[in-house]
Amino acid sequence: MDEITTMQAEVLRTLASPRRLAILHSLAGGPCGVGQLAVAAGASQPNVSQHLAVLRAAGLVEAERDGREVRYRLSDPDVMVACGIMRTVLERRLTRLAALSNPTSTPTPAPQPMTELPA
Amino acid sequence: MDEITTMQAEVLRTLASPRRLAILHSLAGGPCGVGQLAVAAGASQPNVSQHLAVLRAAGLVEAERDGREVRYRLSDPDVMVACGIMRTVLERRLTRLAALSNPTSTPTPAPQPMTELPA
DNA sequence: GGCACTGATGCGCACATGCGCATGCGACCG
DNA sequence: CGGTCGCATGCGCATGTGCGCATCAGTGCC
Repeated sequence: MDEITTMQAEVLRTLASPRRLAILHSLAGGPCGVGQLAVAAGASQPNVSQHLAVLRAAGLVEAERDGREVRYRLSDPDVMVACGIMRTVLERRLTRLAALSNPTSTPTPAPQPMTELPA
Repeated sequence: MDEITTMQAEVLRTLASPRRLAILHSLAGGPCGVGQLAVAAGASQPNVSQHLAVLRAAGLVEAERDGREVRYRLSDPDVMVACGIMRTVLERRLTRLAALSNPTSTPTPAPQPMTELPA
């Protein structure tokens, strides 16, 4: 059982929440304050704040005061790349299931698996 | 809150376990029986069996009887690609932390971020 | 058929997690 | 300096999870 494996599990556990994924997805569109994130995620402000604390503890986001707001931003976009790959896998799985239940409609809808990752 | 986001969170939650990651890592080296996986993961057989059930429920592995053994295999290698990216991110983070605490030793050890994903 | 082996399942406990809710803390404004 | 806004924190509850342990189920061998 590797040391990195433990860290990886911790990061994955941090990511394993629809709310946190939504927050990160919003954050992928640029830095943002807590209130807007709460609106975008459809959750209460304290809830989002707690999730952000968790994400921050895991090193996935970073915070910085800007006036009376606190602007959060992704600390490592490559994590979102990995999430994108998983998303692609899931979409492919859904497509395959749909094709199994209804073979006439979607033969090969060209998934476009986003091959490159940024520097 | 997307539908895929929920599925993604579920998959991530399934991955968010050092034991399961170790099992998947072993499985990445080829199909395997439960006993060997248990030895490789350093866990008991019932424990590994339960984890395999969880992984199977999440669609990450598939099982097939072969004689009196049950051979498990990865059902989608791309998931491991995503895990590899996260691993790379974590290694880079560790490297950066090490460089911060001891700048003389590891300047730029060429991380090799595995840019392509298989078809 | 009996037996050994491989894997799966049920059970119970300790523990962590997510959420709502109320509240505390810091920063701008008038 | 009081008010208000933006965010963080503490608390309590319900829920989920991982693990060990014992046990059950399927398969092949003699």
